[in-house]
Amino acid sequence: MPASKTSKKLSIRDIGRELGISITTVSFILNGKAKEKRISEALTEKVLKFVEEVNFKPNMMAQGLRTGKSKIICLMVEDISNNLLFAQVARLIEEEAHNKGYRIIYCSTDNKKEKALELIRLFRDRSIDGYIITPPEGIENEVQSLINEGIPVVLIDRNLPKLKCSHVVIENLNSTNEAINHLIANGFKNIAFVTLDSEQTQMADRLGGYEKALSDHGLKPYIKKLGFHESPEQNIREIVSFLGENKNIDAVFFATNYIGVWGLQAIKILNLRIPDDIAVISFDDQDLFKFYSPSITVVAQPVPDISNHIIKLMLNALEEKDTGVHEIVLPAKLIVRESSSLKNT
Amino acid sequence: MPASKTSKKLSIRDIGRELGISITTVSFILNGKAKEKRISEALTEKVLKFVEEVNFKPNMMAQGLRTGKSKIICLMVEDISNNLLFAQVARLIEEEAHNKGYRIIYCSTDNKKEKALELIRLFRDRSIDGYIITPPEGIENEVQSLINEGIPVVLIDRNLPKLKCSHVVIENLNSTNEAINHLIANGFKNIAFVTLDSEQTQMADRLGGYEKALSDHGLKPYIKKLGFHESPEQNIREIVSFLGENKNIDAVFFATNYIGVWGLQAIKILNLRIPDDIAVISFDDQDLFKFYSPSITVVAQPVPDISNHIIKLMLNALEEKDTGVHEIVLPAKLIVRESSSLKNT
DNA sequence: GAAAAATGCTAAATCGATTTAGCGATATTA
DNA sequence: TAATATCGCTAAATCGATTTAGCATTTTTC
Repeated sequence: MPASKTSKKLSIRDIGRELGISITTVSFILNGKAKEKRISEALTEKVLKFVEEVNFKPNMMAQGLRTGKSKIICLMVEDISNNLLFAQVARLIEEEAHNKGYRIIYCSTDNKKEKALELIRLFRDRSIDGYIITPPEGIENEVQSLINEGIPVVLIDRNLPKLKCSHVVIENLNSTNEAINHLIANGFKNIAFVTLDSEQTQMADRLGGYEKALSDHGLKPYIKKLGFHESPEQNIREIVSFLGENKNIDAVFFATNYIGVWGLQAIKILNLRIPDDIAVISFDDQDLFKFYSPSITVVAQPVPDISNHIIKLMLNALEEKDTGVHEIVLPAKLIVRESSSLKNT
Repeated sequence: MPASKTSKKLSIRDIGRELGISITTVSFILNGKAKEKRISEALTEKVLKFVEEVNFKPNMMAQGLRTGKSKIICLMVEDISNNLLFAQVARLIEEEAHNKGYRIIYCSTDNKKEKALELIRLFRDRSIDGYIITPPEGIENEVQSLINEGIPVVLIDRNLPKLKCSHVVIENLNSTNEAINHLIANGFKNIAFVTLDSEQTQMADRLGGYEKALSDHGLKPYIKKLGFHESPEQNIREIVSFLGENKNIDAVFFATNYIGVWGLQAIKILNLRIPDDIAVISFDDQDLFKFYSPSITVVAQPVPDISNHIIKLMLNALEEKDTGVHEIVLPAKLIVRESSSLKNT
């Protein structure tokens, strides 16, 4: 096929002129209102055929100006590059959005309240039809004001409990609980939990699952909280000293994938063998955990399922098929690998 | 701060009415044309102050309709989730784009010609100001027609040599050549090259760098080409049989990061020790290679540098500061790790 | 056969900005 | 002092769609 001619862009007006009809009629037909507006079938078909022939595409700016809708969804994540989870979600929601005529812009908050507020302010009043957000703590008011304006918001990965807002999260408490119970069942007794210094729901729930398992079995907790905004090097050092100071720890749960990566480095530095010296489980699956020696047991999130729910909630809200508040909680899956195998006692 | 009042959105007309001046004046001032249009300083300041006070933001749809510019850049990559490289680029170009008032939509081609054409057709005539593309083979005509329409295009990761089009790539030939020479210098003699069945420039150049090194040293090439659209499992099987059938191979270069991951699995399946039985180098760095046992030598791309060039080229073209064709070729870096250490002869 | 209803279509207002052409008042020039 | 230039600002057209209100015809109703 040759490169298309650099003809001027067609407008609905051109279509009308060519066919000798009004732009109103063309508009009605293109918007599927032919029946409703009693346009004859003959004309309807003629117009559709012509539009197809000349490959006319309505100008989105004009449509947007008139209707107030941009057909743009904002995907606001912690960091699209830092956590494969978010890139995967981005990939999976993309196609469905395009199918429905929506485009997706992305931005990264770095999990910072200020950055998130800045971004919401940057985009609000700029005709974004809907927001998919991994909310940092403290942006409740801004999110609420989006909701107040009738703009669909879907929170993902974590929730803002003070708000009545649709969200898609996983069973953080249960899945972590299951993972810790698996360690306990395998004979580990001094189980540490390395997490972030964060009150976000997903982190709080994971900690809750850990604490429940320990108290159910009368075990002593070892909890280490890291700073999200510290450098990886600093956090690795923190894990090294934590594990170094608590030499009786025989298993450790890392509450996110990147903490898991830091943790593995710390364990390497300490020259500990997995699982003989220390058993390991991490949240979130990724290649590194699959192929590490030994392979690492993980709590894996059902990414395709999560993504489907996200985009379905968003599209239903945008098309006003279902604007209700939905709280989707999906199960996560413990994938047992070598790093948590039965302890020799 | 309380949630903002759900007041109606302000328009330039409201500003004019409030201040008792025409919308023309407001528009001139907001567009920085106050001087040029001889608006008095007093009025200019008054307007700017008021606009700031009421937090007025012009309607992008209206602006877009009038100016024909959407302030949207399309980032079209192979797969935003499959290759961390692309997610990292996405992250790094995002901020700079926002600073200049641009938003970024993304889409994934799966490296398929048809998908890419479909996406370009989906977005063209939909007011996208510029395209950043990792082009699959065979979309030359479509890209050319974008260029013909004066829409800025920056190709990344690979080039379309038939086109005069700005691009940002790395020194694939030299860097691969250096990596192979490193293997040769370390005593490896039967060096295999596992790549894709693809004519794309980056893959061709990597192969070229391999072939040059081998012919420079009079060594015999062992080349295996995999199908990009085969399943990982199938490709792993392919590598297993390839290495199995050529038992004299003592080193292998994997031409992309995901091939590297497949390759490591194949080597595990074959129960070969790295580097004693087989030395390994992969293109592209990532956690898995850093922390693998043994750690994997890689050719690392300078991602921040790449991203800076991409967004700078794009913004300069969009702002018509520099609409010329620029061919940026950046050096990649060989990071020597355990997997390619000196062969004991 | 006249009034009412249905049919098939359109004129014109509107969304909110940008931009061209130009108006009245004052200042400068000759 | 009359012609011209400058100053400071504005009216109105325009971008390309959607949508309300309504206009001729034709058909139905009684």
